[in-house]
Parts: sequence; structure tokens; C-alpha cells
Amino acid sequence: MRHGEIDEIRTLPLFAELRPENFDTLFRGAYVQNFPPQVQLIHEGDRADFLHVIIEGSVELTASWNNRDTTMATVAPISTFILAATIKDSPYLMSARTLERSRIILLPSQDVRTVFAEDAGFARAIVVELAQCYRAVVKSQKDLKLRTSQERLANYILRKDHQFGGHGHFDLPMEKKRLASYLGMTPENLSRAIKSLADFGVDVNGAQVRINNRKALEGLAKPNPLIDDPRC
Amino acid sequence: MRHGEIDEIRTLPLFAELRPENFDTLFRGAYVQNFPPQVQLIHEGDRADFLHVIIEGSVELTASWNNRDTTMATVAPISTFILAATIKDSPYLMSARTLERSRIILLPSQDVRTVFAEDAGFARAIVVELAQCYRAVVKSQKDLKLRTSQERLANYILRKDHQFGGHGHFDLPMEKKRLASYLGMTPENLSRAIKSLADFGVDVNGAQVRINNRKALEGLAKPNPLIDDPRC
DNA sequence: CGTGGCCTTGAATGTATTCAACGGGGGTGG
DNA sequence: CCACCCCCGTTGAATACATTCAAGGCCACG
Repeated sequence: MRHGEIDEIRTLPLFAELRPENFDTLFRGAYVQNFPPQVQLIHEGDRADFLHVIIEGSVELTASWNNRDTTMATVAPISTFILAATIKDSPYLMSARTLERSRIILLPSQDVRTVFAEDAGFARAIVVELAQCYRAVVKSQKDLKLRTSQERLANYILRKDHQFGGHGHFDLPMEKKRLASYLGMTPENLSRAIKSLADFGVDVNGAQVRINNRKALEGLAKPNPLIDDPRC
Repeated sequence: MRHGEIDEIRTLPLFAELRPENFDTLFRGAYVQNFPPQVQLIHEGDRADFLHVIIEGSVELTASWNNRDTTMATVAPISTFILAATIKDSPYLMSARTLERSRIILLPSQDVRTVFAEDAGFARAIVVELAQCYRAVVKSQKDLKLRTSQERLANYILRKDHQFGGHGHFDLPMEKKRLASYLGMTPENLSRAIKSLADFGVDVNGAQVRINNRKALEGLAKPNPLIDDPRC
């Protein structure tokens, strides 16, 4: 692990309150690895041997059943996955694979549980992280159950535009195939949903998205902080 | 609060490791209340003033957007809701209303946060509880995204039968209207889904459900612990 | 230069929602 | 005690929405 990296990790909310000796315990058995794109890091159903912390690149979390599969979330630096399985010493509920070249810290689950049981600051930090994750899934489920696919796409575009600076144009951070799955539709249906947003001033050329009429788009999307604000 | 109740609560995993003085702090400002059915306990978007613990009855968690609303979950004794909002001092993402006459403990959020910051055992217990909640929502989302409505109903019936003892027959614990919303469909569609399960040996008369051919039903439902096992 | 995967489009199919209507049960008030 | 009414659940028909299947263009990559 590079020295600057350790310092940076040390400042992450999850590890900031850790007592020094516990930080050492945790990172003595840790290792950092660079993965090429499309590497399966985690298989759904496996035991959670490592807590993963992504520090570069991006990772997709998927779930499958009966020969179908769906994208549940994408993870960007710097954040952890999948914490809940590690803490509960339970099987992973989702699979994980790299989308791009990624740099990832692997912390042995046993060490995480040991330090968690011993270090109150760490336990509190985990609570905050888990509460965040929980609320993110709840929001995602509200999005799925309360909105049509067109509305989900419209809100997705507004969220991403805001996340990337609110310039009114941005590039899709993943291929449309995966975006479709993430939004709960087929690629064909996403194509059609994109076309239908042209009426609301949204231009999409390849991965480039441009919002020409924010008012119109917001009128359709009706964004709501209790669904769309990640910090809420 | 009745004395037997306090003892019982003391034994809940969430409070068991709490140091005695902190238990007192937490429950000094607490009060227990009996609510009739159909009482709105929590409004989506409000600040989380109290952590709720249900000890009798049942509570429905709903979410709404743009004049639509959906049932996200139902809560049964003895468990808490909504912990994440309390910890993060954030707005509720869901509303809560009693379904039946219910007995509920209200713990001031500020006290919960105070004790949380001070008592490591409590922090650890909250982590376990939150991890459980998180995994429950992830499972629910997998159910929604990976299964058709017929498959969701089939698995729901198998889960409930198992939960109620696996006798092959049980009564639906809520009205069909709410069940439909919980399963992500309209009441009309639930009616049709129920009818369609007759081919798989499922008899439904009013609230009474009978499984006449478990093999056939399981063949359709393909239950999976990573979606359907609540303890997994 | 070929090839495979992604994206798009069209047509057909399937699934779910909406709208409308009706029967029945529970509760209320006369 | 009964009549009434409201709401739930069901059913049918029409519609809307989404998926599947098939085909073709395009780009990236070997």
C-alpha cells in the first residue's frame, strides 16, 4: 500500500475515529490490489471473507435469480462494500465486478469484526455508514415502486447532472445496457425512454446527455429529496 | 410502562448490552403508548423525533410520491423503526401507520443519539440491527427486480407459510389491498395472480390460504435463501 | 479487414394498469 | 333490528406499458 494512500484512508469517516493500535490491527492483514475491468470480485452467496474499499475505478453490484440478473448499484471511490455481510458474517447478497480498472483495499472480515467488537469509535462509524447505505436502498426502492421507467430515467439524468456540477450536460458513467438494468428496464426500453425525453428537451448522443429545458424536464421528473438527494 | 415490559425490553438484543446507567438515561424520557388502528405515527419527511419500538400490534411503513403511494414493509413485534433516521438525525423516508391496535415505545431521538455516542455496546447492537434492516431491503429489492408479480406472490405465500409454522395453510396477515401494494402490484392484478396460482395447487378463500401441492408451488416460486430467508 | 458486442428500431407478444361495474360484508345510524 | 352505505374484493374489457424476438448499423478491438 502506498504511503499517501494510507494517510488518505486514515481520513475516511469510517476509519478516522479508530484508535491507532486498532488501525494497525485492521491494516496489518489488509492488502491493496489493482484489478482490470470485468473482474468478478465477489460471488453472490459466498461467505464474506473481506470488506472491500474502493479507492479508484468503479464497481458494479449485481444480483441474480433463476437465470435473470440485475444491476443493484454502482460503487465509486471512496466507499466500502459490502459492509453488512462482513459484520453479520453472512453470505453476500450481491455479486461485485469491476467496470473499469480499479484499485481496491481488501480487509479480512475477521479483523473487521474483531476491531468492531473492541473499538467503540469504529462501531459508531460503521453505524453511520450502514445507516447511509440503508437509506440509499430505501430511496432506490421508492424510485422503483413509485415511478414509471420514463420518470426514473428523467430523475436519473437530473441527479447525475447535479452530481457532475449541474452544467446541463454530462456523459453517462456506464454503458446503456447496465444503466437500463440499474433503472429496472430492458436496453430496448431505455432506448425508447431516451427518445421520449426529447419532448422534454433532453438530447442524448451516444453517452453525451444535454438538458436543454430544465424546467420541462423537472416538470416531468418531479425530483424529491426523499428519493433523489443522496445526502438526505 | 409496565414492569414486565421493561424486563422484556431489557432482553431485546438492541438493549441487552446497554450499561445500566445508559438504559436509565434512555428510558427516563421514554413513554409507551397504545394506539388504535389506522393512526398515522410518522409522516414521511418529518424530522425523526423518536425511535419507535413496537411491542404489540402491527405497523405499516409506506412511501409516497406525486400522489402515488406504496407499502414498503410491515413491522411486527418486537422490532424498531425507523432507526436509521434517528441515528442520522435526518427526515423519515417513510410514513408509518398502525394496522391494528398497537403498543409502541417512543424513545426520544436525542437520547438515543446521546447514548449511542457514549455506549459502545449500544453502538454495536445498533450495527447488528441496521445490518439486518439493510439486508432485508436489499432482499426486497431483488424480489422486485428479478421476479414477476406471480412469482413474488408465490414466494410470499411460501415465506408466510413457513413463518406461521409450515402447516400448509395460514391466514393473510393484512388486507389484500395492502398486500398488493407491498408486492408491487394493483389489487386487481393480485386477484388475478391469486387465481393463476390455482393451477399450482394454491387455494385462497378470503384471507385463508391453503397450499395443496407444495412441490408444484415451489417449482414455480423457486425460493432462494438469498431473497426469501429473513435470517440469512 | 473481419468480428463481436452494443445500441437502436420495428413488430409481435405478454404483462400490468386503468376504467367500469357489481356483489358482499361490516359498520353506522335511523 | 333493519336499512343503508361505504369500502373491499373481484371480474371483464380496453388500454397502456414493457418485454421479447429479429434484424441491421456502428464502433472498438483483435
